[in-house]
Amino acid sequence: MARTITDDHILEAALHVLATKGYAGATTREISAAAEINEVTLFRRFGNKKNLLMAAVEQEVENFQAGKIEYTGDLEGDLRRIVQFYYDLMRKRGHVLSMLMSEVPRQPELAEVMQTPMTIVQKITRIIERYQNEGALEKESPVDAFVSLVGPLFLGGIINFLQPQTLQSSLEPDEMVRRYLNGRATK
Amino acid sequence: MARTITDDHILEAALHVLATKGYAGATTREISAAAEINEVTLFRRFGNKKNLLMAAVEQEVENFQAGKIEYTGDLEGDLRRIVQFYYDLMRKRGHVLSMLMSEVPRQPELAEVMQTPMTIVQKITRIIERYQNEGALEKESPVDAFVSLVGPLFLGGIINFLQPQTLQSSLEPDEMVRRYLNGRATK
DNA sequence: TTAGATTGCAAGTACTTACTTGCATAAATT
DNA sequence: AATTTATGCAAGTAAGTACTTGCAATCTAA
Repeated sequence: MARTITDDHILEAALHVLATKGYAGATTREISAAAEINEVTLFRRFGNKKNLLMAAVEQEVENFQAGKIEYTGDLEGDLRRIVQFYYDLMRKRGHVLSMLMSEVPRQPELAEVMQTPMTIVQKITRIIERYQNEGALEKESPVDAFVSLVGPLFLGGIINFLQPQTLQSSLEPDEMVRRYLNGRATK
Repeated sequence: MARTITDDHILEAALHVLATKGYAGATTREISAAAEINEVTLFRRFGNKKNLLMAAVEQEVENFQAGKIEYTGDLEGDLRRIVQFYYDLMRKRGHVLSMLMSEVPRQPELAEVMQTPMTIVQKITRIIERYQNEGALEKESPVDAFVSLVGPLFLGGIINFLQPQTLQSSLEPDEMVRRYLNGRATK
């Protein structure tokens, strides 16, 4: 018979368990339960746990597409699109992102997979550098300029995750760009 | 005989293994090896793995002391001390911090321990709020103002950890405060 | 020096994990 | 209708885990 269970279905379940339980905590038993299939099917399809998890992460990372991000000459608009990209990413895949960032050092094979997201970072730093060279942005390390732009989103996401009650971050892309360019001191 | 092995010595080893391998990966065998003691000693002292790891984290978190941080009326100076505090924290305990942030959701008992660091955050947001009310800082959610101030340090630390070769963040507290207040647009 | 407490060592228990094997069943292809 | 192929189920293996127990060696305080 042809396959009645799609790889996508399995990988989706695997990624979900991986994001919530971490690499070590993502047991094949739990993944099979989440996908509502037999545990043996996982091994027949993917061979071993490592292959399965890597396939799940690879598929997910492919979707981190920063299509709209490029140099247009409109500094504020470009920055807004960059921030909006990471804003959406944190909303939709925040738990995957933070899982990746904490697991990569322990799971060397994940490092390869991270190259795709890192390509996006490099692309953005090049855009920032161009605006610096034009004189629209103050000169500084482009990597520093990048983490200054989107770093708040990451910490905000983590804090919201840790303390859903009292402390809540509610950053808005437009405001972020405005303050990134003009600062917070009253004039 | 009195103890020849101090609790401190054990907790130090436990924290190191915990920070590098994560909660699940921090096996009692590995901790005992790192402390160069017998595995049984761990259980005789701390009862079980959970108690041991919690004690290690608690002791570490006690040291997150933000003594110098308070309202002085000097906005730039206060911001500098806040940034410097997290700058040092990332340098010295960055791996512990990122381990904590990723493990807390999975290990509910860690949530209690996180209250100490969160107290510091609350203290800082109150200082920021006061400067906002004075009119020295633009009004915005104090939590957002906080994550905007120190968020770049966290993302920078993570990126440096993930990609030690190409992309490197080298933020400096003084510059961070300057740009936090005045922005990056050329005037 | 003696007595009590602390440690190391060897062995073992109960549990979980990744992964395998054999067989029966069900579904799609031919 | 017959054959191929994917799946479920039951059972089992080997390894690692947290944790326990008993005993002998060792060190400190008295």
